[in-house]
Amino acid sequence: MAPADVPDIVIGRLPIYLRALNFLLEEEREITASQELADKLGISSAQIRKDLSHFGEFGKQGTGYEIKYLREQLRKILKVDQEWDVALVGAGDLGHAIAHYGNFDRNGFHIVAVFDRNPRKIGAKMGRFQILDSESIPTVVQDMHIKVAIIAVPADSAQQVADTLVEAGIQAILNYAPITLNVPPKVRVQYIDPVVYLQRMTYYL
Amino acid sequence: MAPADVPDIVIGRLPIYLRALNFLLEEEREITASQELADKLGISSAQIRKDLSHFGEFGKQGTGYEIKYLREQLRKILKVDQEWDVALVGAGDLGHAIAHYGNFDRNGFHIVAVFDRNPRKIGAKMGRFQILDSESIPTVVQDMHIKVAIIAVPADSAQQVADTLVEAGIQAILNYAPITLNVPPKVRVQYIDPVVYLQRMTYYL
DNA sequence: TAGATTGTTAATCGATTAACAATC
DNA sequence: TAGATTGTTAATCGATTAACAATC
Repeated sequence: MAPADVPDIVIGRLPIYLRALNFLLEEEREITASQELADKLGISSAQIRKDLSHFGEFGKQGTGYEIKYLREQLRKILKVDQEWDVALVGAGDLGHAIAHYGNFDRNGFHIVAVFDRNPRKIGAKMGRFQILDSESIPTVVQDMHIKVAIIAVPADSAQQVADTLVEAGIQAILNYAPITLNVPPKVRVQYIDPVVYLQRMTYYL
Repeated sequence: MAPADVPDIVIGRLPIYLRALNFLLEEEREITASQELADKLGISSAQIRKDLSHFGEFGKQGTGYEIKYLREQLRKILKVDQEWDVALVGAGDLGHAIAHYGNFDRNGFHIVAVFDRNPRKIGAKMGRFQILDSESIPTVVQDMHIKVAIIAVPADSAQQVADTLVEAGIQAILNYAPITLNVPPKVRVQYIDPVVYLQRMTYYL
């Protein structure tokens, strides 16, 4: 189910395929084809078939893919057929938006703890969460066996927060701070810096 | 200054280099080397030199790169040595966080108009912005000659918003809605779907 | 059966890296 | 000069695509 040698770039596309399948399912579609997904996603149909072939044979010649079945397979491959507890560090505007973003829960990612180091915020409520002291990250993360964290603190404290999280056992970090983090190779990091995305477009204008 | 044939993937890395240079400048450093940037960014030094060589010769053998100079060159290449007006569509939690995110202004991206279609929000204040009716997107975008937009609406209205924006002359879209947009080839789109980023990491856990 | 679409092979295309002459 | 680092070439590596036999 999880061959060790699947390229990173292939894994990166699977969530996009999954998202498209969810969309088709909502439209109560039952069958799709690599060409249809290709048209929708702006990816070649050959690439979609090749990507999927790393994990098995999910389609039927002459017919295509049963959407429900392929979706379940992708969810298993990506390990999102289970629920994940998530720690959120940073209770500013950004942390607030993240904590209220319904798509996390809807996709099995449950924020279970929100941390901040500002004494004025610690103990206060943010939506349904009581904000915890960042000092308690190690104990809370360890006790709850949390493996996934989101960093939503300013750039100048992000590396320090990352160090604490890694030390506490976090293995995947979604980093909203505009800085490249230094972490051990076993820890995965994904970056969301909207300024970087805008700068990738202005070049072409 | 802008050779037509520079690979997309190279352009994608330039903002990361720029971010690292800004960071070094704040530490009052004056000179850096491809190897130092490589260590900081987890990219090979050869790749950094090769990427830069698409645009000119910015370093000195034996010495490295003058940080201020290289930074200015990258800003020119990416066209972020100028100010950009940005339209924001969607005044929910996410739109709120985006409108208040200081890094946009700090990097020359100025949100100048915020739109929503909810009658309860239209006319209300969100921070320093008065929320405008989405119906007015065409006129406002055209009158202000806005070229860059951010979509922060739910998935089910994102495509429609994108169509309106493109029609109004928008050429670059930063899309926070969890859906692949269908736009003409001349329009650039960048995607930020945090769920996708989380799903790219759980595979490895 | 005829038509359609998969899974897979082999070829092509493109990106990364190693290495080093040039040169500061 | 000796040491260091760039810019660039050529080789390597890896990803994408075209094409088609297999098969539903």
